Amino acid sequence: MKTAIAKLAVSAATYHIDKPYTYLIPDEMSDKIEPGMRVTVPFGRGNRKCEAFVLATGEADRENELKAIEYILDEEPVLEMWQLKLAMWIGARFFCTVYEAARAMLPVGMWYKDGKRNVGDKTELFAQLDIPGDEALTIAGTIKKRAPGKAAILRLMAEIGGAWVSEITYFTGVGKQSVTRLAGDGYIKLIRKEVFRRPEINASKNGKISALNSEQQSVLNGLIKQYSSGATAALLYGITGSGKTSVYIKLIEHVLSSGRDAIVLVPEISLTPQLMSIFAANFGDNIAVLHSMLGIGERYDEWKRIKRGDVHVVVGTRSAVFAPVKNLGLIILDEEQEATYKSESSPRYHAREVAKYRCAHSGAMLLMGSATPSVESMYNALCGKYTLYRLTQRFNSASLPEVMTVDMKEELRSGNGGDISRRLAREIAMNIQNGRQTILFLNRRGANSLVTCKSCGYTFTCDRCSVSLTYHRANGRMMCHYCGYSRPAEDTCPQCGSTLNYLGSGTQKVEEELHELFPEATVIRMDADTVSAAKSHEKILQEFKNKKADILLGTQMVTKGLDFENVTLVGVLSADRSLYVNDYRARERTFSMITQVVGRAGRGNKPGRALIQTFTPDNPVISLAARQDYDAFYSDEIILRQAMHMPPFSTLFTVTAFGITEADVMRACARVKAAMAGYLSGEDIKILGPAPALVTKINNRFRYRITVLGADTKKLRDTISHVVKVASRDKTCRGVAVYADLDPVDL
DNA sequence: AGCACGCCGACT
DNA sequence: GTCGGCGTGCTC
Repeated sequence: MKTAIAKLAVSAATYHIDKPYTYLIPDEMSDKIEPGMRVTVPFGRGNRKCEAFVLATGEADRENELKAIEYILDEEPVLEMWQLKLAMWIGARFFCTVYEAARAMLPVGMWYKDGKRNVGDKTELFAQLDIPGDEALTIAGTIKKRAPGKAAILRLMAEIGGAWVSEITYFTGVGKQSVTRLAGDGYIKLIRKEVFRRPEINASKNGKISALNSEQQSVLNGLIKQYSSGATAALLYGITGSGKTSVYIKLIEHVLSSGRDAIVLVPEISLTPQLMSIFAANFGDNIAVLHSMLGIGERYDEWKRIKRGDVHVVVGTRSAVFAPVKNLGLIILDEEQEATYKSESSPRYHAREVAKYRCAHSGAMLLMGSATPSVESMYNALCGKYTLYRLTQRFNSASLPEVMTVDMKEELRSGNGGDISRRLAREIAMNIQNGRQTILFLNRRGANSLVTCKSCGYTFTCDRCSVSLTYHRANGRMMCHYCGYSRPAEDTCPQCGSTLNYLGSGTQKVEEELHELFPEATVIRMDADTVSAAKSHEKILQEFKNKKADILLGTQMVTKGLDFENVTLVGVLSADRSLYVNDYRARERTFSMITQVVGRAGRGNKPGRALIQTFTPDNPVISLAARQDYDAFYSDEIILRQAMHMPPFSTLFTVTAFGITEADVMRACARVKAAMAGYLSGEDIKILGPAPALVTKINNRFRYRITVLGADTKKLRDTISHVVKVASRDKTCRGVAVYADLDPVDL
């Protein structure tokens, strides 16, 4: 006797017990249930009710005592076959459960459908004429005197046939009850129809892309040729202001004309309002947007429009890589080096990796674009894994800004202990006098944990890892976050003997300094504090654009996509602060940040200037960023990476343990390391740590971490997965949770 | 992680 | 005697 069974990805299954669970399909469900639907099932000893995705259905010999599926939650599959397969791939690659991965592919709105927080489909009344149009006009004539309102509605309906009730009342000025009465008369009928909530995008008026310059055109020709010849990946390296967006738009137009769909991924939608409006101007209603600033209902509706095939271009942040377009032809990953493409909570996927997977499986093209490509992507391009395209000319032949560096050690020696050098102050004053605007970028990455000598620029580094040590107030020591090396903190600089500086400055402090220096000038501050309060990011920028202020002072937010004609001066404060954090990507990130912010100056026809303030002007990363010399930066960096066995010459995995008791957490890490070393003895693999994670204590829980560097083999991934599973069963480290990650952004 | 089962001490 | 402490093991 055969019975119908289903393989499920169950929500209650944690990582270490995750696998497809087999459940019985009750007879009455057997013709309804399909892979990709969600169901509820009893799970565990207590048979607690939980959700699950149907991965597959089938038949089996009467299995011994299987539990049965309780309810089916969907009328039709919410995930397609390729998405279920992708979920399994993500589970294996990014160390999470299949359920977690599958869940990430659906808009949040899907999860509250039959709870109190019902999102569901938004419906409204739609009115349709139920009699011939000319008859309606006749009736309108006869009732005109008695019921002018009803007559007006009939005339409108005769003209257009059908309309939303809300539209009818709006255009005729007649109350809703007249519409219902007409329905009662039998002249019109009312239908409950689904409406779509659409997020607003302001299409920019001059955003329509017309002609490309010759360089852009030849890049486009190459991309089109590559697109036509089949699936592959390409890297578009175009300096700031070279017009990558124009190339994207033209390429998407080509993809659409070939009958396929495109997904455009951007690092953060709020940082790229200008890009968004250009897309809206070029594709109008044919785009859907997916990002975190949308309401739940909006997100859900955009997702449905995509799923139905109503739109063929999707623009969105990280999770938009899962957008269920019908016939994928192209994924564009703009600013591909950005850390926001990596998810920092489970499922810890990288949008670039998922995009690669999707493209490879649907014969689509992956185009990564950047002014400062990540070292691993450029490496892949130079090895021939991606085709490399370059845009070297600034649009409208605008010249790159003239860049100067100011040595802040000198500044300090000559008595200026502030954050604004006298040179920068002079430049700002001149700019204000000329009615021009200034952007000041305060680099806050790395914050205050870095120990530097203000007079000689000395920083403490780890001899074994060549990364900087960070100061830990908890134990008064400086520690390396890769290998765990530590030494006591010192008061004086070992190089020059002067007092060490353990603190940095914030935007508020700089703002005060600016007010003292330029009492007349208006300053707009843009950081997490000012943006989250009442004023949105966009509003602040709009104010600045309308020349309501002389100076825009901000953090990371000011580095992206701003395009203001009147900005002719950019100042980078504390350029090196992000350089000496203990992360192998610190140099790359600092270079990218400085290059981008410097590119903000002189975007119009007025020439721009940029001034970089640094304590270590001789650091090649600073001087190369000042020269905007990516190629030189890359060739330096790739040598370093190779010497340190860092990516792309190896793959970096981490295993993190966290819990209340520090000793238990450290013990768990030590056991993980020992187990791993046992399994992998003889392999060419480096296991570092245990070392404190970047943010060592969150919510009173200590976090320690093992770092593994090696070739990305199945054996290594399986071993990591295995040790994580074993560790979470370990009775000697109760209260300690363990998870693994692939190349996390913040160590 | 969450839940039941079971084997110990404290208490009506 | 029995109520409840948490240590142990399993999850279709």
